[in-house]
Amino acid sequence: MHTLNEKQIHILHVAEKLFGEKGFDGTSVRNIAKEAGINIAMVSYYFGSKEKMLESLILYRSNATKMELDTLAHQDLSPLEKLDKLVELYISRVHKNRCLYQIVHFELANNHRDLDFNAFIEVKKRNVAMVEQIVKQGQDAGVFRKDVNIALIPPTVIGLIFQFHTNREMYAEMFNLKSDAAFNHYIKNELTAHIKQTIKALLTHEV
Amino acid sequence: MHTLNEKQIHILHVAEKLFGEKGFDGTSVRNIAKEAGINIAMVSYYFGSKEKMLESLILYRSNATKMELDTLAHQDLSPLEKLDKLVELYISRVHKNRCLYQIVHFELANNHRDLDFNAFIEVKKRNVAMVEQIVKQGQDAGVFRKDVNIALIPPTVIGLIFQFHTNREMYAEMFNLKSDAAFNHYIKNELTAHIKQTIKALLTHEV
DNA sequence: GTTTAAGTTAAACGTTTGTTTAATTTTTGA
DNA sequence: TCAAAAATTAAACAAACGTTTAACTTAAAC
Repeated sequence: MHTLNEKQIHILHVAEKLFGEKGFDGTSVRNIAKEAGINIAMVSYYFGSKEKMLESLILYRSNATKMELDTLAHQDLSPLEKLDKLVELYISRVHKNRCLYQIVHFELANNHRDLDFNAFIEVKKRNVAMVEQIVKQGQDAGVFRKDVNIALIPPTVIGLIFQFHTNREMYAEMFNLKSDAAFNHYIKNELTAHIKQTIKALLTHEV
Repeated sequence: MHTLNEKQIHILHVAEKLFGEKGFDGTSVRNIAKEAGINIAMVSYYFGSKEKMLESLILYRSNATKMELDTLAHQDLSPLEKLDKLVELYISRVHKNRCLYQIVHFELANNHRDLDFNAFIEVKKRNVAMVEQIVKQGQDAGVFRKDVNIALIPPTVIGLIFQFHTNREMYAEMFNLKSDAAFNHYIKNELTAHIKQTIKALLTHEV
């Protein structure tokens, strides 16, 4: 995909929101056009088709996340500090891009459409590689245990964040989080703390 | 919903498979009818509508899971043994019902359709209540730590299992799991062990 | 200022969607 | 055995789908 102009990005943002809310099949080109204030023909004109528009969206978001990961990778921190930072990055990324994740995870699970997810999967792999590098650093330094399945740490973290967002209504009730602010506050504090605690316990067996 | 006859259950099984594969909006009543070998009018005749059919499916599966949980609850085991058994139950349930979970989680995240998820949410709440009871038992016995957010343990477990299934293709490549058998074997051993290890580390800080 | 390209539009295209109808067959109960 | 109920069918319904067309307007280039 070539570089996107402002109007294309605006359309992608609208599409992302609607896809996340109602799914790819549940969102019509007319929905997107109306919400974005454009003519329905513009989708085909700019992106070729509805499916190719989704591919453009995946590429657009994946590139942004890849850059965020790279900046973190070059920071000078201890292994545990770096893992904590990574957890915070995961949480903010899932929160910011939860619409896209919702779409992609759904489409990934049902690979019946032949969409190009490579950009997204590359980011996931970079995630895993980065955690592996950090943990091995900690193991070499003698602060981390060695009998841990490192590759399963990222999905442990991301999985929980996802469960929390997916079952938002239930947890909002359970923890008495009535407003958006209260919900986000819980994520930023309790949920983040729990994840960091879990990782630390798994890797060090001490708090 | 009244009791279901054999034909209704057959239709639900077909619908579950297709919904899980292609999503609710991605599956047409004609798809279901063809795959189930029935006339399209039978869906409306038996269930009222496509949406009500999904509600019947949710109720049908939720009741089965509820019963499984109840049998486990009454077994005489130590707190840690019970948690291990619960992890195994989660893993088998998600594996067996992954199509339904796929549908429900997607529809839960996008509450734009007014579906009745109560049966499903009740099971989730029972999950949490059960874990809370077990952990408190262990805390009273002095084997479990007390500074743990118990309610976040079930979504930690279920979230990971889900991530693993959703990103199946990536993990199959990463762990070199070419066949279905190899993939299932990895879940039954490595993944299960990792989850048990994580929970034990979080609650006891020793292995 | 004129020509070429890019952007934008309303309308129409053929399919497919979920649901309903009315006719017909099968099963049930007395 | 026969009438009532349940099950099943093909056909039709209006509505919505993604995409394309051809006419039109705006912007860019020389």
